[in-house]
Amino acid sequence: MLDQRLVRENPSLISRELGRRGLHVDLQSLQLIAQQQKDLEAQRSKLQSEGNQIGKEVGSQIKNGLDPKSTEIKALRERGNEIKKKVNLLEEQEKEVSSTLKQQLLNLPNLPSPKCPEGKNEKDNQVRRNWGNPRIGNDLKQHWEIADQIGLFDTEKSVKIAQSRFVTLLNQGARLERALINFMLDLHTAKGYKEVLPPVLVNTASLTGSGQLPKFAEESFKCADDDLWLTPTAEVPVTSLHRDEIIPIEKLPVRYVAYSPCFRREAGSYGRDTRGLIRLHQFNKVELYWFVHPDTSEAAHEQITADAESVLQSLELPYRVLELCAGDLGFSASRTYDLEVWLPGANAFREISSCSICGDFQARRSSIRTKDGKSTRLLHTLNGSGLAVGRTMAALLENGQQPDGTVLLPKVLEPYFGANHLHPE
RNA sequence: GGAGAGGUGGCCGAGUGGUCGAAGGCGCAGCACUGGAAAUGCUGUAUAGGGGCAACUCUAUCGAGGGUUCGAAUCCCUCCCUCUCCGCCA
Repeated sequence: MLDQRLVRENPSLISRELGRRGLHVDLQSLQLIAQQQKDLEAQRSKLQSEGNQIGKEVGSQIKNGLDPKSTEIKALRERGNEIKKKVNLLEEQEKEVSSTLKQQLLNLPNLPSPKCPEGKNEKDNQVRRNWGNPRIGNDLKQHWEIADQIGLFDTEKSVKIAQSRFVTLLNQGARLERALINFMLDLHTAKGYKEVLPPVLVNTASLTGSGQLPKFAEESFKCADDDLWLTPTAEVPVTSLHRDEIIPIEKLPVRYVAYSPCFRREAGSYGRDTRGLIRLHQFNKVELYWFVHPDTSEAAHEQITADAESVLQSLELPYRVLELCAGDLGFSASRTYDLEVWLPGANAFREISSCSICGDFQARRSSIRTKDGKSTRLLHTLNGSGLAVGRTMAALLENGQQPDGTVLLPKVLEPYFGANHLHPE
């Protein structure tokens, strides 16, 4: 959420910065509402102050032995009633104005960082660096073809159990998924991340706090009879881990690594990536999340990205780092690095991690602050996938495929998986 | 699902209509004492919004919302949540 004060005092800045996202909003009317809200509040509190005085006066007069039925006190009471009526009226108006304001603010995305490059869409994203040597060849298979041969998962059975866009992992596939989750968690906890296994059903407040609601309700699965949703990413519960809290400055940065299944409706992506492990309604992800002091968030962004990259490096998977342009940023992000892994079968890079700095955007929505000496201020939050597990498996299959139908696995997985390759059953 | 108890500051806990943002304690910070520390003593210690250069000041907040009243943590109504016991259950 954006700062109301900024809306009042510098709407043209907001206008300009949201424009970089390709969003054109009428900031003038919003500013008017914000100003109105402030004015109403000032008026109301002045009246309330007067009313409080009268209340005190009556109290002390009665204490001093004045008859409660005396004309003096009657007059004060009448005055008090008058004020109350006015206050009620103002409160009504104020409530309306501030709920409109809040509604509008909750629907506005974060401002892009000054460092975020200009651009309209994904075509304008910039490659920052490459790692590893992409494997290229004509006879390389796509991951679902390899998986089929080996018998790693069954999509038809998943339709019977649930719907399309679900996967049921079997045998070596199930074991590999489990191995990857454990490997990633171990890698990050060894760096000092605190491990979290959060609830995957989250309430409306949590989804609002991290930015998924109110705008993206149609992207999440909702429980019919409860105020609960299936979490689209562990970022949601982890943000709310500290909602309405003040984290002492000496405890920062607080770094979490959270494994969770993730659920997304993928509304509007019919026909895209219908095969394999790339786009599913349910997938596993290991998420990195930092709560940091505002002054250190930029360095933290580089570090969280490096930590996500370290997974790909350990798994010997070639990738590139993309910086998203302003027009392609997610709702809560002010700056984002995407990691794209090389898929030799698809002959393309695919997103496998997204590392974003959200500034105080989520912290304001979730009211997460730090105490810096005497003053409390909003802290900054960052998140990054470390990594999306299903896509990691797809990358391992395509990159490790051998002519004989087996798949070689990276050395680091052997202790977790119990073998250095996959083989047809 | 049935029965009961309860939601007060960072924590514990008092407070049933009047100057209560809230006693007391714990914790924390500063000062004093000390060679240093412990103990002790004193002082301070919520958040948000508005006004002021500042000292400071106004408003709101005792789970949430509404009501009664000149005045509500305290009385009334509605809702939410937590805990305990029983039942069911991985």
